[in-house]
Amino acid sequence: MLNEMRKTEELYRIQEEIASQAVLEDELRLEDLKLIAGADQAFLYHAQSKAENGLKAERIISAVVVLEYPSMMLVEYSYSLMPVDFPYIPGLLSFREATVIINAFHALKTKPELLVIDGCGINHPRFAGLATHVGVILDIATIGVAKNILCGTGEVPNEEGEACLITYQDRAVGYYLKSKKGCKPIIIAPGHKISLKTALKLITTCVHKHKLPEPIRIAHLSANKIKKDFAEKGGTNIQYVEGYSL
DNA sequence: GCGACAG
DNA sequence: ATCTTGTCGC
Repeated sequence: MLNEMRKTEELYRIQEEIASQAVLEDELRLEDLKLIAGADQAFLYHAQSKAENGLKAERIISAVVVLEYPSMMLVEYSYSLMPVDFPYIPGLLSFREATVIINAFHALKTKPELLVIDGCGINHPRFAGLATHVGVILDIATIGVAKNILCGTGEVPNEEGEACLITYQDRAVGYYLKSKKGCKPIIIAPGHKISLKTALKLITTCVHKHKLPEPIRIAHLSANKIKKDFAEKGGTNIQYVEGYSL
C-alpha cells in the first residue's frame, strides 16, 4: 500500500521531468515535411488467461505507419509485440504503451520527421501525455490526437472544420477539432518539438474522408490486421490495409 | 467525501 | 482498449 504510493509518486516525478524537457516550438516547417507517421495499439488476450497480476491483456501490439506528406500514401509500416506489464491508469498511460511504440518506431527503415500518436500530448495533468513522453524519449516531433478528453476545458465546436482552444490550469494545452459533421470533436495537442498552432494546422491537413486523421486511422487498421493475423495464424505479413498496398 | 478519468 | 449486429442519421 505505502509501496504503491511511493511508486506512483516516482512515476509522477518522471512525467514532470519529461514535461520539463518538452519543446513546444516548431522544429520543422510544414513545407519541408515529407514523411509523417502514425502509431496505434491493439491488445491480444489468451483464451485461458487468468487475472494473474491484475492485467487482463496478455500482449500489446503497436503498429507504426509511415505516410508520404501530404498525399497520405503509405510508404512503410512496422510493429512491435510485447507482454503487457502495466495496467491502464488514466494519467499514466505512457507506462503501459510508450515502450512498445518506441520499439516499433525503431524497426522502421524510413525515419519520418513527425509521429502522430493516439492519446494526449501536453493536455495532461502533468503536461506529459503519451505523445509527449514518446517524443521526448525518441527526440522527435510528435502530436497527440485523442478521441476523449482527459483534462482541461474549452468550448465545443459545432461546425465542421471549427477548432476551439482547450485550457488547463491557465495554460493553453490543445484544441477541440470538429473534424467531420455528425462526429464528436477530436482533441489535438502538441507532444514535442511542435507548436500548438502548427499541430492543429498539420492534423487538419491529414483529415481526409474520415473523422480521424489518416496517420492514426491507417495505424489503427494496421494494428487490428496484425492482431487478427496473430490470433489466427500466429504471425503476420500484411500486404494491404483497406485500399493501401504495402 | 464524490465524481471524473487518454487507451 | 475489448466484446459485438444491426441500424439510424449525415
